[in-house]
Amino acid sequence: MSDAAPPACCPPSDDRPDLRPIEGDEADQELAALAKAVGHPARVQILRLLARRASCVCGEIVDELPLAQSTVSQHLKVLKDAGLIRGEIDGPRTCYCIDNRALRRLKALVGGL
Amino acid sequence: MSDAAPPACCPPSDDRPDLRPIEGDEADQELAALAKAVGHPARVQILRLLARRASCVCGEIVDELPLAQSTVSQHLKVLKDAGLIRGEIDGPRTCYCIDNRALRRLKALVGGL
DNA sequence: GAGCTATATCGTTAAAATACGATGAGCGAC
DNA sequence: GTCGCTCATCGTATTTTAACGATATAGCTC
Repeated sequence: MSDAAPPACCPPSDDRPDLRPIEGDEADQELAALAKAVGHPARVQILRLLARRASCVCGEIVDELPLAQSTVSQHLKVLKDAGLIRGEIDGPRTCYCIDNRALRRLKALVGGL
Repeated sequence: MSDAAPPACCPPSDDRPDLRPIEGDEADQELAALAKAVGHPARVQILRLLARRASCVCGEIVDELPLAQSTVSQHLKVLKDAGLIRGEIDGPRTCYCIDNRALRRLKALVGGL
């Protein structure tokens, strides 16, 4: 149909309120895990890239970073395992986007320090 | 003089506005470094401890954590190297406190994601 | 001074992170 | 079907982190 169908891979951000506590043992673990995922320049760059292009990009990330494809893939996996991004297979490529719920959670946890 | 002189080790928080940019290459590096420092449960706990007792505690941190003294000292060093806390020698012990300027910076950087 | 306390640093070990190239799996085009 | 493209995973080497006990340093108290 359309010549440039938007992948529409990234579901709308989840706006349900997050009721989890912002302190305590579990929150500590969570904050540490999220912060650890952000704790690498390449991953910060990836997050910024994904934030800028609201829609998801895929291997374009590789072009933007001075790293090998496999390394970028690893960083994407770290971010995905932490829940900060989500990936959806879109035909031959994969489309990543920020998980706004997790990002909000991170902001809340850091804000609570 | 006084019998319980407050250590007064932690200087008042620096309230000057932070004019550094919140995005860009340097900000990325900075955010990654700060996040990396926060990216361990023990260090999150330490930050929380220091935040709760506005005044600085010292080796009490060791008592609160299930880690050896030398390990705690290492974590304190990581936080200090990242600029998130400051340590001041107070007689025979060392007094740590949160560097509010750095913490504010971290919050700003995370908020900018 | 000697002795005690509190903390930092050293040396070591084990585990995890980072990076890469090579390989494999999935999908579209032909 | 085969080819080509995109991406994930594997295998590996190097570096860094994390933990500990042991040791050194610095400052009180006597």
